Amino acid sequence: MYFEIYNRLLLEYGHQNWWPVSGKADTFLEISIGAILTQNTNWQNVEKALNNLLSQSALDWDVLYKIHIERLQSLIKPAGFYKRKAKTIKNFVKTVYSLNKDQITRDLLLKIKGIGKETADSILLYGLEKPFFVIDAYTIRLFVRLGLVNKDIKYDKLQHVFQENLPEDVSLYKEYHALIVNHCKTYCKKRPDCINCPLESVCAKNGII
DNA sequence: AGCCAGGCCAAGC
DNA sequence: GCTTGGCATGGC
Repeated sequence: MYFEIYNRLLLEYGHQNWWPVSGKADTFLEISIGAILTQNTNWQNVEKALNNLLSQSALDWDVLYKIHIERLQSLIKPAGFYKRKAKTIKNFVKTVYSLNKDQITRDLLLKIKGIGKETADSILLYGLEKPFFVIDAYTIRLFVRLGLVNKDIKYDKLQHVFQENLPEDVSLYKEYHALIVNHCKTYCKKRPDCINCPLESVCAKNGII
């Protein structure tokens, strides 16, 4: 069922080619900073913040390592929660700066204050090409409505369900998460538009009526 | 003009 | 352990 849903979404929306990056900065850094900035935040606002950093040549390990926290705050302000996120970015850069990529584990990322499971897994999957399935609010909403999981399911449990029911494939994990986000923005919104939904025939419509 | 967006943490039961 | 409140901007 999990693979079938993937196939249906892929047929409907095509390849998403995530994670979006500018190509003007270190890709791993840009993905990581984007993952922090997008916590509970619209991607459009994240792009403004990333563009501020890029235009000041601040999307850079050395610059971020040395930048004053007040300046970092002002550059990322459009992304919201900017004081907290500025601290998180500083924590992240200080911790990861001098490490080789193969030293960056999930446990290491989760010890960084301000980085939780979704952010860690996004960095691991999209930034480091490691097979960690990303769970977010969209994923839970969609799969609860489909009737496949309980609404109080825990992050690690749901991640395990996905990883047990899919081949371990980084490209598949990347694409599937991106498709879920697209689908939840298009049809399975907070107030869902079920008309013409490509998953209608396999949906239990839990919580809709 | 309110509601929402690709969470996380600290505090209080 | 689980629930709740705070964090903040900008688009629709």
